[in-house]
Amino acid sequence: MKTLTIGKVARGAGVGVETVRFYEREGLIEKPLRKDSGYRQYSEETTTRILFIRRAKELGFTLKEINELLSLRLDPGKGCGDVKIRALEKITDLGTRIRTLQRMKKTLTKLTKACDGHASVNECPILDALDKPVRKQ
Amino acid sequence: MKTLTIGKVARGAGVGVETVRFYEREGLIEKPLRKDSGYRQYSEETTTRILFIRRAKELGFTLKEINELLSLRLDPGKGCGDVKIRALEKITDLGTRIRTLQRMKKTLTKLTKACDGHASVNECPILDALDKPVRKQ
DNA sequence: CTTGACTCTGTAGTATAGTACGGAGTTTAT
DNA sequence: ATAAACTCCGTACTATACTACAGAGTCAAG
Repeated sequence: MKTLTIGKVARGAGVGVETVRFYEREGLIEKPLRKDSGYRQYSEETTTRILFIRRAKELGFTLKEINELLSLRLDPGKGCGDVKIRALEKITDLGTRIRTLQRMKKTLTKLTKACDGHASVNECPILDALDKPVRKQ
Repeated sequence: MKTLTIGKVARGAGVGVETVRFYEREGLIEKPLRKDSGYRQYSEETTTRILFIRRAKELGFTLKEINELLSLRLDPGKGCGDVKIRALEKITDLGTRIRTLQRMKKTLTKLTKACDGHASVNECPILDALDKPVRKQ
């Protein structure tokens, strides 16, 4: 079976070599076999694993959460209920974050509408609003 | 004029003493006068300033951006056009972040709907999707 | 056989926004 | 006067996710 150097794995997964080593330190990928020289020897699987990590990151999971997701896979007798639970929790989390950002955006939009951009900074409605409590929506 | 100790300012603004010192180091609040003992002496203004910072943070500005916002105030002859520009940029930024999170949420929602939560982890649609490229929406 | 590209380790730095701590000195209330 | 509470400084640590670097060794192509 052909083995890959760390550089090839990194290129294959579209990350830097340092990132691969970082993922190893963090326990996200297995510690690979080594050649006599100490060079890491990877299988193609490692590239797949790193791509998994990147995709999970794109869905909003943190590395810690991804690590847990990967652990769940280790017991093949297990059902994927836990995976679904984590996905649902992440959906809730994303919803919360979206609403927070939407609230910010709404407030800021209102403030910019009140500001013609020509007043002195002394009476800028945006800066003024920051000097007083932000109205709760 | 009555002066405040760092603890009073911190309590007044609802932050920790360490945060006040941190803001000073970061240049977000002025270096205060000192008593002979070295104790910092603040005016009420500092509390107001810290509340400004917290509110701006609630609107999504980073400390760096808040620092810039505060600098804009320094020149009273200046108009608030720059403030408005920064607010509009932040609105755009918030919009981008909201859309990113919404895309994540949508994908994850689709995946959880495909998952009954009872299959083996080997054939979990969620984990499977992470092993293959995520479909672009 | 040489040269350039690659890899090794360990440590440190980046950005963001604080939080904690030790050991000393100061202030305030009783 | 004494104890509790507060403040000082500098450094280090938290979390997240990398990124960079030095100095040494290794590998592959020509």
